[in-house]
Amino acid sequence: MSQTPKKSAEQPVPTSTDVARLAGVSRATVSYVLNNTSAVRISEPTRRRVREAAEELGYVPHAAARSLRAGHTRIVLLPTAHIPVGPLYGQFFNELHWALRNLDYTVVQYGSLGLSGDEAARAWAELRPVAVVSLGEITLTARGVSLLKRSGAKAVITMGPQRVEGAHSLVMDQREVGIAAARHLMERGRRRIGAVLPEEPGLELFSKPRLAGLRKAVSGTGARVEPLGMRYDEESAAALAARWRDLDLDAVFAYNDEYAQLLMRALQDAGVDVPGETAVMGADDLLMGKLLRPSLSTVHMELPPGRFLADLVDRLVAHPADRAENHDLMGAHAVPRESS
Amino acid sequence: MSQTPKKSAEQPVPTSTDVARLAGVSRATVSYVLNNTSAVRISEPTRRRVREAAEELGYVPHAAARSLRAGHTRIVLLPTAHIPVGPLYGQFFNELHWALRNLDYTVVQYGSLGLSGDEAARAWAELRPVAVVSLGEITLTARGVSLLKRSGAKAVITMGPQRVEGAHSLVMDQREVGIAAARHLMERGRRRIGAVLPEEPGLELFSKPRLAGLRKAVSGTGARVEPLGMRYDEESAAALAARWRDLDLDAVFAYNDEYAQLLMRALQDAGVDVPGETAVMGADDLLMGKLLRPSLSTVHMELPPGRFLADLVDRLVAHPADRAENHDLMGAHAVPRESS
DNA sequence: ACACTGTGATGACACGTGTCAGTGACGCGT
DNA sequence: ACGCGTCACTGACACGTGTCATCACAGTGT
Repeated sequence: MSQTPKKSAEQPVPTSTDVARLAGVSRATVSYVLNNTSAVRISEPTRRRVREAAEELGYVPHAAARSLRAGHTRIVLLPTAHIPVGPLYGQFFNELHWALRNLDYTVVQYGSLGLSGDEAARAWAELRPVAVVSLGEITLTARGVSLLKRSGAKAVITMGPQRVEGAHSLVMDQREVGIAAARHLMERGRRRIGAVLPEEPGLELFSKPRLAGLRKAVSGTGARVEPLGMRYDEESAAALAARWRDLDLDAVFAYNDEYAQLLMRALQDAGVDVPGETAVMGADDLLMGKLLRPSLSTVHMELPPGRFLADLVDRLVAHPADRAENHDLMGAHAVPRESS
Repeated sequence: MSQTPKKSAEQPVPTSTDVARLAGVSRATVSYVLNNTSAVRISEPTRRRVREAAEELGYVPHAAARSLRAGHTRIVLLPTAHIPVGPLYGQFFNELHWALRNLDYTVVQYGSLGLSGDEAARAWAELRPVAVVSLGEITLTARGVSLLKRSGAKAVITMGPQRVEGAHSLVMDQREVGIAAARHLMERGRRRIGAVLPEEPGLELFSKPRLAGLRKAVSGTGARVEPLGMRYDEESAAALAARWRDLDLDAVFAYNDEYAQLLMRALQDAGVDVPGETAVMGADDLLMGKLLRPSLSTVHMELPPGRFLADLVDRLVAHPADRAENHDLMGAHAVPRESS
């Protein structure tokens, strides 16, 4: 049995040494040619020979070896929410990914498996990312930020309810959503406000501060807030609607537009008039809300465009001298429609 | 000015050499202790000293160096769709991430920036991922798969319209969606079927095969299919609805549930009776569809649970001997509701 | 006194790359 | 013939880790 001539059968990918041997030059030359190093001058014929050899062998550089030698990476670490995040954040995430890739970063999703704070930071630091963009799922401490920076991170950005010492924090207080909702409902004369809390695990991160915002806005006004558990399925919504009249409420803030749609349908099916008997309010300002009848009042959040955040990363990587400036970006305002 | 005693001020993170020096042992011992290598026996006091030294210095291993030495990684590469993928796939993606992280893989999102086929494969191979799960955005060739495998990938999985030589392919033919929709509409007696094609860039990957499915199903039956461009915003939907009667259609397959909702609302606002005058059909079987009035007929796709796919990856990584078996998983069937 | 055994730890190499200092060849002016 | 500068290229080191073969040493049996 003769070996098949297919050279690419089972062999591992070649290294730059193999390329050098085939081209009849040194490995250093290969490196210079393939990286277009401008400080060293290589003759055109040699360049061609190297390129052809690399092509023929199917050479692929080894990213780990490269960044080990270089001492830094182009990795941006993006802790993955292990929560059923809504469409608004989903889109934001996608946009951020795409923008970072356009800037030639490698995006790594790294869920923190129940680790907390400093443990997570240590796990993240193993990859020596050049930047970390944390979305508040994990509350980084100043020590965690310091560790990441010492491990080579030029930019540590957090988006969350409070700012983090040493990091560039985009403060995005979900309580503002609740506050905007409550204020709007009270302006419309509602005083007995239900607050839907999703029973799906993981969403407390958003739902609890939103509830707190409601409470804060009504405190001292005589209005009251009533927490209501609900899952994102029809049965749960129907069950809640069935006991609606007993609850004696004239408004409900339904966590987000999706829960609002679900609950509003259940209420209508149960004969509860919206908005006559009960006002319904969502959050996230999805297009969908405009299509419902009645159209859905909601709270719009000022999320920065993913491109903006990607540019921020890029700027911080280029000029890490910048002292951690903190932007309080995330405003929230009510968008009144027919359902309230 | 004396230096601050805060040792963690500006210093880079220590290496295992530093830990060894502080603990008064060799670097080899440090490696053995911190990796719990069972083949070598280290006394308990030494173990403690090493662990304490590592803790005190805040030692963090260098992932790149580690995997360079080890010759393999735990990276699963997941090419990012740079397209506004619908909520169904979004959820699937999240689930897959989470499941892979639970199996201790590092998930890397790597958008292919307009690269095609083999170019993308080469870019991916630089990371030496242990597995690649491609969702059909890029059509891998047999050569690309071979390159990835030679670079150390134990598992290459594709989800797409056709199977890929050498890869473990989950065939998911979007045409089936169109076929199921058309059959259902024809059963209900509709013969003049509109087909909404999103004008957003990138969605052709899904919309074109779905259209092809429609055409295939109606061919020879005397029914006809009419492509209709539309964007995902109210103006575009209203414009389409305004000229609806001129189109002389008695049914429309609206690409997916979201476009269907948008179009159905526009049709109703324009005075077109649904389903009396025109049947409307979506796809993806979102919960939302049940909540509309009339409730939305749709096409349900049998996506495998993310956990299933993660387990498949894990199995292939453990036993790469398995010959690439190809599953044709993705069935599609109509879910009749009131709108058709 | 000597061989043997098991324990606990170590020196040295390899992984694949980027880059600095250095080297030989060659042309040119004196 | 000699010095000098430029060009094109190379040898060797470093990055941080895992692991194999080896070694010092104490304990034990003859």
